[in-house]
Amino acid sequence: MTENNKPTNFIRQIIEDDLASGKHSSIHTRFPPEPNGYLHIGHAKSIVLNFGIAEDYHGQCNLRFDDTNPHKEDEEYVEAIKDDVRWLGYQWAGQYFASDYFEQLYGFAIELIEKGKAYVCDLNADQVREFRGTLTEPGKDSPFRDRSVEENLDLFKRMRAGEFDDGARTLRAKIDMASPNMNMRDPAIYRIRRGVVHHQTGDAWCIYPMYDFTHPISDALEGITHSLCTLEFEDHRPLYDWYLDNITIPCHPRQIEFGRLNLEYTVMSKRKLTQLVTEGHVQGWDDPRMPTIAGLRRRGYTPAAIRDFCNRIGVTKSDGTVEMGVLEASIREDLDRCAPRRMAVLDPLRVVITNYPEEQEETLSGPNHPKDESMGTRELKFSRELWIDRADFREEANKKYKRLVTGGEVRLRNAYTIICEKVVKDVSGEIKELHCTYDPDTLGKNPQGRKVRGVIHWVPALSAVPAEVRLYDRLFTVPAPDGEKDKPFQEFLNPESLTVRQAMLEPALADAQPGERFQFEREGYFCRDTREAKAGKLVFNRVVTLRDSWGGG
RNA sequence: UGGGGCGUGGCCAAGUGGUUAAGGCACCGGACUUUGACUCCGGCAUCGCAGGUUCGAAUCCUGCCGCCCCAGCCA
Repeated sequence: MTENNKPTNFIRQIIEDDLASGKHSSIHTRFPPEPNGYLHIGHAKSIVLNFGIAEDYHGQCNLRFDDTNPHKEDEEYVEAIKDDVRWLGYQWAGQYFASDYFEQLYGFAIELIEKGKAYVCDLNADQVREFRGTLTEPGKDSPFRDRSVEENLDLFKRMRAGEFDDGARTLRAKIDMASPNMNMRDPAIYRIRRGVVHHQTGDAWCIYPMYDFTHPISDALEGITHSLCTLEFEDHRPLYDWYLDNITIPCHPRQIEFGRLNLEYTVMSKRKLTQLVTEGHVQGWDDPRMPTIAGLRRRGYTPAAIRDFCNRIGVTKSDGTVEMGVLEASIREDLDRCAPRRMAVLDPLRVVITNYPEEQEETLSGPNHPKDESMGTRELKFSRELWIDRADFREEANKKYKRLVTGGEVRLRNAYTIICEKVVKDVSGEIKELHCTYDPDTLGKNPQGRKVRGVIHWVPALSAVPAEVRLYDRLFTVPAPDGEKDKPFQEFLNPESLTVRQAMLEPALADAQPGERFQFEREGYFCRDTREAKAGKLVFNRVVTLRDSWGGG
């Protein structure tokens, strides 16, 4: 519902104003990830923002890899990122790498040097830090700040030629060592990185431009009109503008910052997500408990639900933390509409219908969707022995309990009503099976004289399909696992984030396709696991439970 | 103690001097129901605090308070 209406937020307002005033006649945005890890739901917010704006205002959105730090990056990630963006449903106008611009970037650096606005500095990292000053004290000028243009040009060319060691020199912008904005205290433009192989440019370069220098120029080169980034770059905007104002380039995009997405009961930083994987707390980047796009995808989330979620949470400059409930509501809404209904018993308890003939089996039918006849029906086999869920039976219970109790009657979903006559236990006292009788006259109609309130789901013992079902709960036990300063976030890992069940499924589920989603009635939405399917295993992941307004008791 | 931001119900978020302060999620009632689902009805805020300007302020001004970001040759 939210998806059909265009969202409104302060960035879209700026864009509409720019369009109305004629400042721009068309809009061009970009999504600029660094290929150093997998995308997560926070990136989805940025993707939906950037691509959504391009779509709604008939503009374009580029995909650009911010690959200026070969140390951390890898081709593996660029492929994964492209996959995720495509899966989310977007098509980029142009695909670029910041490294595509290395030669031009070098040229602009030369221009800055020639204008006396950049210099080669021989201070090492520690010295630079000392000279930078602190938040409350101004910095001091580098002793190399006043080198001649000729010397700077010569040194910079030799940096490129590989004559100096890593860290020996940097090219720096000559701005203001006393600026209250730390980013303006002669920031580095180029650093030396010899011997690393860049995933795109190989060994063509041994000096690499910094993000702050690269980003505005890349944006300008691509004709980006609005450069959207997260709040922590607010302080970088003066520098973004300074670079564009001090080189010869005909385009000056406007940087606009918005608040990052924070989600309760999970972590979002790349470092922490990496730790979850490498420390073995989850089984990989696509573990269904991960907030990564790959994880959500494998879990069974739909692209539409994620897009809807991103639109629901909005875009502002305030930083808040969104409840999981919003994400869950998005996927429930989508899946309620389109997921076929099936029955699956997660904790099987045998039921014998004692008045049902031993050799008989009949074929019933159940609608694939209670409100959408066009989705058709599927066959259900009914016979003497069935499985129901242990949680759907109690020897005794109060009237709030609407399921099966000793001597009580319930409706078997899509079938007959049954009455529990006898509970059979083993020596240890555990319930082994239930003996029930059914009322043959209750198929598709209510029994006369009684009203049966409860409905439970079931599966025929004869033809049930065994399968592994994985139930997921929140990864952490607290809303903000990384909120505690003195405790590592791992301490809040939820030991019960994954529960495995050996379940019995209705036969129709035997040929579920990998990635196919269903509603297991009264249980939740489930998706056949894609990874395990490759090994031929029938495994289902619980995407999300059904909403449950029952107190529990 | 420097600079940059933010502060509307439990969470997110509209609102841009005159509205009964949108909407979503959550929650609480109730209706319906062969999913304790879905759907449907109804309930649920005076806008961080304190002053001021104004006929009138969440929206303007002042002063407080709280939270976030910044001292990588990371992005």
